Amino acid sequence: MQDVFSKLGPLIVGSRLKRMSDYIMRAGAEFYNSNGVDFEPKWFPLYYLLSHEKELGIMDIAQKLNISHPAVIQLAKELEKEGWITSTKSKEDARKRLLKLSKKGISLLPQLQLIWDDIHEVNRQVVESQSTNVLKALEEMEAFFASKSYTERMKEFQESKKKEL
Amino acid sequence: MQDVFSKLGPLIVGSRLKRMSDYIMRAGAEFYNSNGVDFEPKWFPLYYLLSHEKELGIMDIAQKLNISHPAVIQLAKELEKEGWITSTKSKEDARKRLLKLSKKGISLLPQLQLIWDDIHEVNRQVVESQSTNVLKALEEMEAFFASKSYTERMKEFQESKKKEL
DNA sequence: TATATTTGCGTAATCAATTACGTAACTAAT
DNA sequence: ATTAGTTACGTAATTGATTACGCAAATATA
Repeated sequence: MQDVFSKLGPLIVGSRLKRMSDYIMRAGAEFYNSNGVDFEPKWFPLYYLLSHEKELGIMDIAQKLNISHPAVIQLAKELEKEGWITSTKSKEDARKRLLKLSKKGISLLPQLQLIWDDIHEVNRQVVESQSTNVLKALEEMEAFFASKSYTERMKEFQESKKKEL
Repeated sequence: MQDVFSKLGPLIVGSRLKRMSDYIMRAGAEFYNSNGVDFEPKWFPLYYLLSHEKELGIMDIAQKLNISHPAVIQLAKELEKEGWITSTKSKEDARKRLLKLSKKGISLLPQLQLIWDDIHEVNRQVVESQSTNVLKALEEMEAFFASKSYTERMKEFQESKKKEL
């Protein structure tokens, strides 16, 4: 079964991880809800970041979370609509729009903290139960292709086959 | 860093794996192309399956590939448009539409085989270089939540905290 | 100082997959 | 033989992310 990836390619991996991610998101949403909090799991990374960093521009956030800047804009739009964050134009740099938690957003923190503890515990259980860790695998893959691209590696292998003839 | 998953949640993992998957897809597309073959990486699982199984219904395929049936329909539409597969109504069951490789599709096989060898080799290199394997990690996670759901685990932890008071 | 380049942001279009829903055909039960 | 339930498929809408593009502001260069 080790071979499934190399046989079936990344399509399967991609769609399966998406489903796993959706599953956890749904469960998370349900959990926030049953605890009476209006919060969505996908908001967590941005919210959590802002709870630590007072205020940040869109691009800074995108970089820190390693997602595209339109993704940040989208999440910010939702969080702002719910009133958890606010945005202000930067005084130093008129191009920048700074995001930070609103008062309402800050007042939510303690409740979220309790919920995060539970989520964190379950996530800890997963990681502990795993002999392999998804994120570590990903990081290794990224490093692997950073050092030499997929395309290069394929070409090299093709060349080496030609030489053997 | 082991903690990134449990801290940041699956959002990050999901989007990063998607990007990795996209990266490999793009490289694959390029490679098919530079070898003069009109074939897309995302077609591989369906095409490969059909190359082994003569003919299959939509739902059978969805199940075997572990993707949704609309996804199969979409891929089939594309492959049919390119002429690599054909579809026929089943005689035994009028609800079923059976997919199979066309003659043109079969004649493509040898060329693809060569390309797959190269791709396979690079994939093998990745897997070998990894101390952890993405797919294995995924399978473990699926098993973990199959035995007891995320929601259940969270509730249990909550309960156990209450008792401690 | 004027011009060229880079940076930050926003919108639009696209992508690959999903869920939801409807219809037709088959199967089982009375 | 009807009726109820299930299965197979197709279409539409949604999701969550991306890339592409354009504008405005800041920075660097001549």
